[in-house]
Amino acid sequence: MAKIQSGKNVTKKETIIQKAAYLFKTKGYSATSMRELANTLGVEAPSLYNYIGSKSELIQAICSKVMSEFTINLDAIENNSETAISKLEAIVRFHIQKMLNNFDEVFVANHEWKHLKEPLLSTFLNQRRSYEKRLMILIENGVEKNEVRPINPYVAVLTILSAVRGLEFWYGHKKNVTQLELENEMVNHLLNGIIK
Amino acid sequence: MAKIQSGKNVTKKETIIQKAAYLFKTKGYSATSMRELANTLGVEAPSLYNYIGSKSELIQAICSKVMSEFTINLDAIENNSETAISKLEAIVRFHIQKMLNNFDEVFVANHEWKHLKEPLLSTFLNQRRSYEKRLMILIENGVEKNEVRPINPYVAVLTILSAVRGLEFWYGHKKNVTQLELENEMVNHLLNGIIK
DNA sequence: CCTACCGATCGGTAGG
DNA sequence: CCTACCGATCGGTAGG
Repeated sequence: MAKIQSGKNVTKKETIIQKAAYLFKTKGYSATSMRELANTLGVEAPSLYNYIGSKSELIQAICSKVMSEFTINLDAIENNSETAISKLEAIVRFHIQKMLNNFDEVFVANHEWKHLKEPLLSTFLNQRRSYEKRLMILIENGVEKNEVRPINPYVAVLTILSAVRGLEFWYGHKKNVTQLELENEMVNHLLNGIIK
Repeated sequence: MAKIQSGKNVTKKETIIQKAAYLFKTKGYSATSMRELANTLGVEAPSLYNYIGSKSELIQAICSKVMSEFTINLDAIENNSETAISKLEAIVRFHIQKMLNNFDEVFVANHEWKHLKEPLLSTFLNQRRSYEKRLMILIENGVEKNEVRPINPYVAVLTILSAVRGLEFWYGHKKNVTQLELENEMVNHLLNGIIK
């Protein structure tokens, strides 16, 4: 009779979610079976249902956790930083750090959200749209205060978020660049461009 | 007895692949069943197998088509453009155009390649790495010729490709910006930055 | 192009 | 935490 291992301060449910994030990232949500998840944890599939309600609940937990972490960070940055550029820089750095430190979960939230069931799918998309909207306002403020060139705020937000998200290709790469250098390079590129 | 509709110059197999690209984009490869694909085309599932060999063949066709189109374009740009910056600009514009004009296929190649079977998975990943490598060399040349600030070529390639790929969020959006304006904004952002 | 059907696998439940 | 098992659905084949 095997048992699900879980460290201190981590419930078995959280352990299951963690493993699920890894598998969803690697194989995709639909291609990951509950049997495979169970075997990875060293138990039989039905045993999982003592801790969780359904497969769908797993991706739901992952997506809403990631979303709330980004939102909470944005709350803090909006209040603490001074210039629009310094706020943008702080946001880019947070995205990079989150991407590298919580890779599986962020990846799954980015790629597999479409498998959320209503009404959670709508909630997720609304939160994401609201997050983008707040970034747009931040850029608009920068333009007004003459810190930022007169650009289309939506295109700029899209460009920045997408570039940062692209670190999923970086992850696992041979690193002749430290995380700090990576942050600096990317912040620099997105804010200053590359033309000499 | 229904029939698969296909226009002139388009085989039924191509029609099937097109619809498959739409469904794979919308629901993901694993969550798309051959029955659903068949019904979308107005036939029963077994009828598809008169034109294709397997479900796997569909995603294979999509991914390899997209990959070869990008490679062919890069061949042309490497030979025709002059400065490193003008080459980069042409590449960014091509990516944007491809993304907007062949959205389903490009999206699927970007998101669902992991469901390719070996040895095609390896082939795909090798081609992608080779494409990135060529872009890195292009940037390195730009640095040498003093056109481009001394940046890490890989981070720059990652930033540019990821930003452009993020147009998948743009697609279908209400467009108070034309495609040309979008191209110009994004090229400008990625090459010149946003700081005034 | 269809009907009929295959073995495999899915998410999940019953009951202990 | 397990065994035993459910109905549903999967990709694909046989045969016409």
